[in-house]
Amino acid sequence: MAMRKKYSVNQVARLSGITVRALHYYDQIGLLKPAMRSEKKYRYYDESDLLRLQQILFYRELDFSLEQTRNILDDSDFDFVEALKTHRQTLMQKHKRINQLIQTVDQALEKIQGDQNMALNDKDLYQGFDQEKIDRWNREVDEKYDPKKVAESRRNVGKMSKEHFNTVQEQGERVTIAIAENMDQEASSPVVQALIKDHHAWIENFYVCPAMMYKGLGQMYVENPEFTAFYEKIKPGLATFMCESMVYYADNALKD
Amino acid sequence: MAMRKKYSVNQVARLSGITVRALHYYDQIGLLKPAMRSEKKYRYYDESDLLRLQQILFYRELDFSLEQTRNILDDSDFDFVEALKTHRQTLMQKHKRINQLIQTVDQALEKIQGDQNMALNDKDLYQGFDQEKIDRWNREVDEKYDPKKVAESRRNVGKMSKEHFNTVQEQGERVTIAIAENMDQEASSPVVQALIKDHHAWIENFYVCPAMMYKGLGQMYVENPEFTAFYEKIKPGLATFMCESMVYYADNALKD
DNA sequence: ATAGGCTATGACGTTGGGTGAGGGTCAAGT
DNA sequence: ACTTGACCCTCACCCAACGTCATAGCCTAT
Repeated sequence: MAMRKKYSVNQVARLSGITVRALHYYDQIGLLKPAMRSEKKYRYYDESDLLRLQQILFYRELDFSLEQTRNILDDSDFDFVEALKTHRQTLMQKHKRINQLIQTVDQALEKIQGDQNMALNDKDLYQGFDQEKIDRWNREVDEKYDPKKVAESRRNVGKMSKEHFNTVQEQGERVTIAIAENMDQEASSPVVQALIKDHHAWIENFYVCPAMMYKGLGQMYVENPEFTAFYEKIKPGLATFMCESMVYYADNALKD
Repeated sequence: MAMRKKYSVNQVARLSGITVRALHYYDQIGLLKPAMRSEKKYRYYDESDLLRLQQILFYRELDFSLEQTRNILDDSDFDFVEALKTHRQTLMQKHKRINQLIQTVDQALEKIQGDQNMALNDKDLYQGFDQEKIDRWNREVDEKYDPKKVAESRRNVGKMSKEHFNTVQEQGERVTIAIAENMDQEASSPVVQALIKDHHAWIENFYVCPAMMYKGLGQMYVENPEFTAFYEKIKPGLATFMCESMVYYADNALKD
């Protein structure tokens, strides 16, 4: 009987490109146990181990977890095709999500870099808002907020061109009024949700506002008296209604 | 002097959509420390904390690590635009990689599902290979390898149509010979690397073979006498040359 | 015999929290 | 005043997939 070829950890590591530690770990979790152990506990792998390792590496390459891999390899009844298909779906979702993230980043960059030709001052910026509230807000900001953050947000906001801002402001008013006019509908109705989408887009003129943040904003509409007052003044119940609609919208967006 | 609004952990959690534990954690790592602590160690957040949390959530949404986020928020000199740009690059790389993974999965599915009309038998499959070696290989497989795995790989290989296999076999020969004819070039030269790319594609007709696995295969060409003999017979030094070229190719592919 | 290169196990670190355990606090209702 | 229930605190261990020592044993060559 011929001697089987034996491979030490180091040899297997060099062959496969993974580390010795990884081999130890795979052994430990029962994913790849060496065919043999010397009396001094040295691990020795044979060709069938190498074959299995190739398969492990294949699944690892595809971002399967080690446990999934073990299930696939150890269970002969495991539906390989089905596993690949669901895995494909997961990958597609990730793909989509990353795509969205890139778009969000792009929007952020655009907003920061574009429209720098004509900076705004505070008066322009808050034009149309209740003056007393603005003063109070500014005072609070000056007194309480970290100077760094104030400078930063002022920088960002100050970089919008005046013209852009005016039309933007109009848009916001139109959207808000349209929402108020549709308060008889369900918050989840297509009409309202479409308007909320516009509202979200409008908000993003000021700062980048991913779904999660938008949800938080919606909740602030009812929790924060300043906001509540602003919207209640337009129409009673509008603050609550907007909150509800925004949260619904954000949750849907987050589900993907 | 007016009392500042205070928010308990629970309130902040509900407002922001993250868990209380996460807030504890953010406190612990110094990412978001509450404005105030009661004498009983209760955390109380104020509006500026909420503002910071919104920013944190924004960066989290974009898959920044918490440490990166902290750096961005705490360092006023931090180049925000630059950070976004590099982050965009990272996202693009991930995007690309996931795309590749999806393609690999698709290839695997295609290979498993397609071409089932005409299955091959062993003779067809190994046609053109040295018969003695085949017998030995089969014996070894039968004796030593896990029946599960044997069944699986046989299933996979058996599903290629005969016609497909014939042309595939020709392709493989052409590529191998072309590589042998270019052994005077560097393994890293464009010519050789292009051929290796063909070779990789050819290999993938038999089994899905991501870069890491391809590298392993390349190393097997010099470590495993069966392989070495096969290639040395075509041209002395070819085994080593192919190994070198394949490893170089795989390493480049792995770098992305 | 000694140096070097290999091997083993064990334990702790990483990220971003989850999930309790065990105990203190607060506000409302009775 | 007391109880109840909801809230708060701080440990402290858990996940994946290893990396990184530390400490000690093994093997081989000169």
